[in-house]
Amino acid sequence: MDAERAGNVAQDTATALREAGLRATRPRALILELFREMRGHHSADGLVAQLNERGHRLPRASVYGVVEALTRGGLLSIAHAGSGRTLYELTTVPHSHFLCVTCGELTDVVCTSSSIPCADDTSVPGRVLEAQVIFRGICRDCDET
Amino acid sequence: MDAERAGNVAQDTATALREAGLRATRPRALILELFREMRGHHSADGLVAQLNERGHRLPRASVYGVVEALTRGGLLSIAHAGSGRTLYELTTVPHSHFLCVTCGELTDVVCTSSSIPCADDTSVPGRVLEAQVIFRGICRDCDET
DNA sequence: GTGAGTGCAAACGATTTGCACGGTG
DNA sequence: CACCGTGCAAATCGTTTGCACTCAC
Repeated sequence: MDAERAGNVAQDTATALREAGLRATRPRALILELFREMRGHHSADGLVAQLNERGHRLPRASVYGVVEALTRGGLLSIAHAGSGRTLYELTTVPHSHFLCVTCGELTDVVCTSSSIPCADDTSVPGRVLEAQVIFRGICRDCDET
Repeated sequence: MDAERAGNVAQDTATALREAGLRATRPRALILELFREMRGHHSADGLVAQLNERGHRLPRASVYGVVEALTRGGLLSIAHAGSGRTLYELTTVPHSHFLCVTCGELTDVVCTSSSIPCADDTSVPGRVLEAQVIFRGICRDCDET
C-alpha cells in the first residue's frame, strides 16, 4: 500500500498519461491517482489540501498546470459550479450536474434521455464539442432543514 | 434624447423596477435601460465600462449590487460563462447558451424542444429551481479561421 | 424620518504569469 | 540532451466586504 514512494509512478497510471498524449510525471500521476481514489468533484485548491494531508507538498500553480494538462488530455472533465468555482472530475460517461444553491454541493445526474436537446439544431451558432446540463436547486439535505 | 439627465428616471423603467419589488433608484434605472438598449450578455465589469463611455461613473461595487438586485427581482438572468465569468442578460423566454471555447463569445440558443431533459427524473437529488443547457464548441467565425 | 441602496476603498479568493531548474522521452 | 513540465513568488482578475452618506418611499 505504499505505492506512494517518491519517484515511483504506478505503471497503469503512467500508461494512462502517455495514452492521453501527456508526459508521465510524478505530479500528474499523483493527482490522477488521487482522483481515481477519491472520485467526485474537486477544485484545484482542494487538491492541494488533499495532497498536503497525504504528505505531498505541491505548489498551487503546479496543481493548476496539472489539472489543465489532464483536462487537455481528456482524463479530467470540468464542471463549473458558478461563482468562479471550477471543479474537476474523472472523465467518464457524459452526465449532468445538480448544484445546490444553498450548500454549494455538486452532484452527478445520470441523464436517462440519451440525446442532448438541440445538439443538431440549426440555431446553434457553431460546432458543438460538448453540451452540459446544469440543474440549480435545493438538495434534499438542505430542503429538510 | 437627453433623458439621461441626472435624477430623471424614465417612467416605464421606474415602474418596471417597482413591479419587481425594487426601489426605483437612478443606478438601477440606468443599468436596466442600458440592458434594454444593448441586449446581449454583459459582465458587471463590462457594464462599468459601458457606463463610463456614456459619461456615467458608477463604482464597481455598486454595479455588482445593482445587477444582484435586478436578478433578485427577476429582471435579469444569470448566464455562467465558465472561468468565473458571470454574465447577465435581460430575462426573456427560457433558452440555452452556446459558448465558444476559442473567443469566449456567448450566444443564445433558442431551444425548439420546450421541455428540459431529466427535470423530473428521480435521479435528480433535490428540488430543481432552474436548469440551464450550455453548449461548448467553436463558433462559425473561429471555425473559419 | 427610516432603512435600503449607494459610493468609495480596501480586502479577498481563485487563477495566471514569468522565469530558472529538473526530469522525461 | 532538448524540451516540456515543475516549483516558486508575485501579479492579476473578478468579486465581495465594511462603513458612512443619501435618497426613495
